[in-house]
Amino acid sequence: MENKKIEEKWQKYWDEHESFKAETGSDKKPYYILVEFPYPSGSGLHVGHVRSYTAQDAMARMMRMQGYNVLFPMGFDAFGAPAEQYAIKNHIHPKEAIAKNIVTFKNQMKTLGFSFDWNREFSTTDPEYYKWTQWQFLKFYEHDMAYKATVPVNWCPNCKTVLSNEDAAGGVCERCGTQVVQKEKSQWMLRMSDYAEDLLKGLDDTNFAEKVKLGQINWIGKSIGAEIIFKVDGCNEEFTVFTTRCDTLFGATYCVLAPEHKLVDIITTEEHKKEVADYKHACSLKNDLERTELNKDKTGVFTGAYAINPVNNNKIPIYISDYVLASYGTGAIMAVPAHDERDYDFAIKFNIPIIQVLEEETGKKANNETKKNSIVAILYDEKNDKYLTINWHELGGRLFIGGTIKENETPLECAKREILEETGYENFELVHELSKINHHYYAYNKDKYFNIESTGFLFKLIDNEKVEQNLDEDEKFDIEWVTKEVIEKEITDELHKKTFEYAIKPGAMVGDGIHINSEFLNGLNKDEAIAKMLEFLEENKCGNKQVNYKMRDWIFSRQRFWGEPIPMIYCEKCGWVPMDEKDLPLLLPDVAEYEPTDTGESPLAKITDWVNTTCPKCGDAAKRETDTMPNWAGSSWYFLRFMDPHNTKEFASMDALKYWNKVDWYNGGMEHTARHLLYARFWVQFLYNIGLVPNKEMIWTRVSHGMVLGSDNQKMSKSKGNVINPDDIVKEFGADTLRTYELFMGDYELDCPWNTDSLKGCKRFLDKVIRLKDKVIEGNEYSKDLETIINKSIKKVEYDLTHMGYNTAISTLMILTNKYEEQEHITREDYHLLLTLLNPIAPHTTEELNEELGYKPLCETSWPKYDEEKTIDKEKKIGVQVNGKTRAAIKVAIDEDIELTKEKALNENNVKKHIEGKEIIKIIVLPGRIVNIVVK
RNA sequence: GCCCGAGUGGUGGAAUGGUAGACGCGGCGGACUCAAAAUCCGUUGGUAGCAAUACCAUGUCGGUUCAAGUCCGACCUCGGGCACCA
Repeated sequence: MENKKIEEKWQKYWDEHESFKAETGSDKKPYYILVEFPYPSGSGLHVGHVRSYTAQDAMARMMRMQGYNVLFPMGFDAFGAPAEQYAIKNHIHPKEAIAKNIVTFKNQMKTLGFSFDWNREFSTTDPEYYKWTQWQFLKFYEHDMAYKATVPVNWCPNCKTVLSNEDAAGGVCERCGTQVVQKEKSQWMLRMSDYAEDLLKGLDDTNFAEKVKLGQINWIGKSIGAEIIFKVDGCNEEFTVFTTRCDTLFGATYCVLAPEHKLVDIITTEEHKKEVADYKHACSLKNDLERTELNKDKTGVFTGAYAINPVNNNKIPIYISDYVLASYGTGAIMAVPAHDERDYDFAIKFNIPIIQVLEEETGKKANNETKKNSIVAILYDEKNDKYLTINWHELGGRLFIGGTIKENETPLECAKREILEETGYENFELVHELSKINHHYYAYNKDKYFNIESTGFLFKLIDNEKVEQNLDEDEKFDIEWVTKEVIEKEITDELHKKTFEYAIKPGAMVGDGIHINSEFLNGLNKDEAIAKMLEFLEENKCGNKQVNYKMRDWIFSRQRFWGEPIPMIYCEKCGWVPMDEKDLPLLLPDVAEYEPTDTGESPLAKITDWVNTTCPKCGDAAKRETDTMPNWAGSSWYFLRFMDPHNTKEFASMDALKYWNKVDWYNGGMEHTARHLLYARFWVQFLYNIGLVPNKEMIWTRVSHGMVLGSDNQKMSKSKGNVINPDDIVKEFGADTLRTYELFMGDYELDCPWNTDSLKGCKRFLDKVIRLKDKVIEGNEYSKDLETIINKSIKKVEYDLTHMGYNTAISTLMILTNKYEEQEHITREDYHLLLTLLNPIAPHTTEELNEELGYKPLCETSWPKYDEEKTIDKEKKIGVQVNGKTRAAIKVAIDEDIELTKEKALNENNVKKHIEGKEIIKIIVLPGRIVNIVVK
């Protein structure tokens, strides 16, 4: 068969017969399958697009045959930076470049036979479409969901342009490599953070894959905690901090304000003014990346002011540091170095006291415990990189030096005394005192349960001078210097193990434990203490429970040309005035220059004819907003437009929206499951709240696919030279071969490398299917011998095509084909069945063969039904195990008597061999599945 | 650092807790051919053995179970996302 001719023939047929047209309002059950629309770049369709489009296409084709009214649309997401860059370089209007690319994309999609309903196609750059994007922006504005705010942006001083975070990756301008700085700019914002809780709750009304839900949850970043008010000592000021660990308030030893915090200049004392000003200035020069990635080392300065800890009235110093972000929480924190890593680092660097208020708990709690205080001392010999241990042999294994604190003795004195007594070493110095641990244990020699508060110490050996050990008779142990590895292997006591962990990696204890040094919280664990502290704060009016979200408002302005113009007008007299709805769309002007201006404004700012207008409110001269919308805007509601794409009165009618109800199945890349999906859900929820869409969530299932990698297992890229062009493959092997291979290559949800050899195997498979036609004889029923495998295959393919098991659907069809091949003859109906099942995957070849057979086109026939009874094998080979090891296989009939199966199993020679001379304890028989004989 | 995901033959990958390696690629041997391509037949996890078969084998180490690639715990490696979010 000649691929090209057949492919074109059927593509033409589908086009002319509008075979895939979705009918809004049809009586058939609607089903909406959506695959992310592409950005029509100059390089054409990627084999990755082909994989996901083919997968959804197969599903759509099958479901149509099953009688669904399937909406499977396609369009183009064509605003954005690449087209603009291309325009700047070549002085072509992006509109023209995009139009050309769309033609290429569409042709490519057609040659692959995707069953999109092309009647519904649009591009986000069509004025008929972006008119409604602008209209929706006006709705946001009308409902006070859009506002102007001054926010810092990435600024390249060389290019004089604002950069997106992506373009400023690594802190340098992507284009010229200049250091990016932060600059304040007035931007349009959408109040997305108001929707944080609804976006979180809404997930319950979706069927998103679990990992997708998690991505959304993480992005929203809800944290429950408390706000606590700190008064500033000696003046009337106060500030509020946010914390998730109000239980550690007794351990707060300082506070930090973000450098941008309003109070900083007010509370800074005279002698610290210069230092603080200098620090603030230095921070303003840093961009986000320097403040985070490049600069984990803590910096900061003291303001000279003190805050009052509301729980104990302690005076604690107030610092400013850029590790506290102005944009999260209240822009101020209480610092608890003992129980927060960042605070710990800062406290160590600035020599601020560390107060432990939580003890980690080890061992098992028991009743009737006797309390005592003790120490664990670790002595380290730097020269030999070894630690001093005591080997109690069978009496207690290997431990460090330990002991009980005597009356009138500090823990440190106790530790020093124990080292001297037990080992004789006398010259050593303290390195660290470690966090206290609350340990439970049972002492066999005393038959008593103990609960001890253990203080750990790390000492460094100075020299080997020793005195005579002062030992009791019954103390039988050896003193041994050992390496870290030996300790990790041989010290099993929980307390000593934990102490060693603290010793080699000092830091904050951030886990749960038992509160100490915390008055009314002492003895409580973390959750209990949080609850109790919240009570205290509220009673004393110095704090309350508070929820915070990482998600911020959406910065909606771009200083770009190629985007939807924001339909707002600035009037000196009236301020920001929205455009009149009837004047939409506000078209992008035709110009020849797309370079941003020197001031970082959009290129639109230079087009005075366009910018200058009149105020819709007072009629005076006014200016248009020259910023445009982000790329995310158009893609936040395109799936709604597909439901009613030609509506000129509304973005989509409520009737159409209600008919289709939701996107039933939405497939896209993992990279879009966080942001795009969140923006789209936010947009929809807003439309729902103002009564314009029927559901709060308009997307039911969201799934994602893996990437198609180059044959070198690397992401395909021109520079790596590993790019596969789908056109070449179609030309050489045919569209159906490419389609089959892309689905067969591997697990659809995982990345998979390209392999042209494997592709050839798929061609072989299709050729085999074609050759089968020579075996066809008359017959309107399935061959008797093939009934079971046919029914099984229908069931399996049907399941797999709706559960992303595309590769196993194809392997099922390969097995069926191989089975057919073994036959002398197959009936016309056998063959028709195979062609029907294969049709969603390889539509051209199967349509052609089907036509030769004399049937009406497959796209107009219905999906075969299977008979559950006939999917079950009458006879099956099952394994026989002895003690879980497979020793033989037997054939069993369906519904065979268990006793008979047992007998057969026991009669197998190899089974006999393995049970010979042994006692049979039991025989497990799962009919039709397994026999396991347990012997002793 | 945190959150996901993944580790199975030479290779892409299959396996509702039940004969691990389906299906495909590649390899090897053979048929057809003057030859090649295409096609067909056989074989193909490792070790030992003529064979029957035995042992080993799903990243590592433990555990649960009659039975673990699959469930639980600890860890290692790779990929992705987030990253001073208090």
